[in-house]
Amino acid sequence: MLTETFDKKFMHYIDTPSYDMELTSKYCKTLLVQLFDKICSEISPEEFIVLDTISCNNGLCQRDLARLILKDRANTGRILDSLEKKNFIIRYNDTKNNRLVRKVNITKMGLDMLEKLTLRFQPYHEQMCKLFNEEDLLILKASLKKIRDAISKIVELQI
Amino acid sequence: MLTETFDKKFMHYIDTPSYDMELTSKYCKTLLVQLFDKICSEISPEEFIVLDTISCNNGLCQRDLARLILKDRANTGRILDSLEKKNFIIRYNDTKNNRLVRKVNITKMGLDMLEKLTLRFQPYHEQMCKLFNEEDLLILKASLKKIRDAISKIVELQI
DNA sequence: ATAAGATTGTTGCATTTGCAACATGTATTT
DNA sequence: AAATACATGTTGCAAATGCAACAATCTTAT
Repeated sequence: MLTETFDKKFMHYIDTPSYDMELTSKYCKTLLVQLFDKICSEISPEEFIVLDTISCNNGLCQRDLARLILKDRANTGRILDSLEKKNFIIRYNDTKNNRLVRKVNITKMGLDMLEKLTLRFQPYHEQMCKLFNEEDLLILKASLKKIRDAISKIVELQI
Repeated sequence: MLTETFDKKFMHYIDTPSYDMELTSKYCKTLLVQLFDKICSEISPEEFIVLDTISCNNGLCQRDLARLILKDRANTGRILDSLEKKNFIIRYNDTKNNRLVRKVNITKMGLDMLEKLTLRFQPYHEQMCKLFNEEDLLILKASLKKIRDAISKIVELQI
């Protein structure tokens, strides 16, 4: 048999936690997208996530926001264009370290939309959390953070 | 202060394990891409992952492969086109359930390339594993699987 | 003081990706 | 037996994404 000749003593990338996470993350993304199709026609899942991030970090400049959502400045700007056009956020000029920047705030309309959407996700969120006991959830969260911290030291995230 | 008027009693998507994983997964992907830039010019990170998947699952048809890597049939076919052109895989016609399918095998050249690349990743992989004790690693793996299984029941992955 | 460098945001372009439509061949239904 | 539905793979197209180049503005160096 052909597979008999294969030397499988080396490890496989697809068995690593990194790739395991990539696949799992795709599942989560697919779920989010499909839920959004049913629930919401006003904004995209990406815009929802950015809106949620802004609501927790009012007054960020665009680049700092880009660093949080791990997208480049170009795409961050484009998403903000869309959210601003729909009056879910407002942008205003300000300074940071004596530099002219465009800062972002969420509007009342944005907050209302965010709250509406979040309430609809609540059941799915609770269902997901019910999968774990408190301790495993903490370990999962801590493990993810460990990975991010370790990679931060090796890789330069050019944003 | 403006933030005082915000009602933060609802949960945030960005605090969920799903999003936590999405961000962490992006870190991992960035690391992989940057390593590949230095290490390898022959194939892309995506092609590497597909090659690794094929090496562990010889003789799959394209759709079954697509289901493993969570990409649609179109992109799976395109990646295979590229890998075949470089002689890292071979495709051949066969039948599955009385249906004509194109199955995929890895070649000797493909295996050699895979082994070469895997050896170069070994140090990074070990460094990553050293972050965890055995138990946390198992919990992480189990948690990811739990999430995927739960989502599988809700979402139809149209591949 | 002038030039070089750095930071922020925008625009253009090429790549990746997913979705829908299509062609081909098989299974099922009527 | 004919028609409908299903499975597989390919092609075309549109949206998302990242990268490089650019403009504007500020800092640092010579």
